[in-house]
Amino acid sequence: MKSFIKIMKALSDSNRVKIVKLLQHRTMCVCELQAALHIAQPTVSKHLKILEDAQLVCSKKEGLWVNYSISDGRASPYAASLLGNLRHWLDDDTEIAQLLSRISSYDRNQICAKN
Amino acid sequence: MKSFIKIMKALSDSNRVKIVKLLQHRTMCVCELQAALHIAQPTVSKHLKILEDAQLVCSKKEGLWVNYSISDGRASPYAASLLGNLRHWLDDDTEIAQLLSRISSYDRNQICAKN
DNA sequence: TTTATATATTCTATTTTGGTAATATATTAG
DNA sequence: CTAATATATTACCAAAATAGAATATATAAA
Repeated sequence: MKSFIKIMKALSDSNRVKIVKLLQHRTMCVCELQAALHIAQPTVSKHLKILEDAQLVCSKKEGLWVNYSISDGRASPYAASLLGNLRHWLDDDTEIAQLLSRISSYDRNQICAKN
Repeated sequence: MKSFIKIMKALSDSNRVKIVKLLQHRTMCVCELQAALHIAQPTVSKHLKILEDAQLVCSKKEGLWVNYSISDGRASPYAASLLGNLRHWLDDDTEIAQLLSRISSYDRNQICAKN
């Protein structure tokens, strides 16, 4: 029950759902997600921690960046099922559609200080 | 997005998940759910309102009682899908299994003042 | 080593949530 | 009508969640 509730809570916040939908299109780093969502960097990190604790997302440090991606659902059948549904759910939502249409503009090379 | 979040929030509380699992076995009234969950009557009513607002549950007043049941998923594909999954999800959870095994003892005729 | 930078953590303010007691409402019985 | 009763609503509190500013950490570059 606890892991189920953790997953449902993780997907009960619109910013976290947006993060999942974005990551289902490609791996992204914190600053890219921050640019997409227009929220403060620590807020993004906190949301990512909640999603990672729920096994919906996983991270891999690469140099100065941390790349976040959707977890393969092997850890939890609940996570796997919901992630599967979210691959198409909400695609017709105005906000989501706009976010996804602009995904190529959330580019670490344009956003972050270096490069 | 709003209706999706509402459904996820509704299923982010263990007492509400228990209510759903119980109602998937049979229609129940407030006092029966109260007996099953060991929480105060207004708390049960509040949880039921949240579930009903999310279109996961529906109610029908019959005399002094209000009978709650699982909604046919026609109103929301998100609700329909999650309710479908919950028909088998969590069946091996200790608490849920115990609740369901005792479902016949949550009987309004034994619990409520009259009859 | 020193500086710059991407991310995480801590601290704090605000809002939301889950719970109950007290009360209101609605229906039935007498 | 009045009394009893199942449920809903209100008022309130404590705990949890969300957000961001300030700060710490870790890695890369010079």
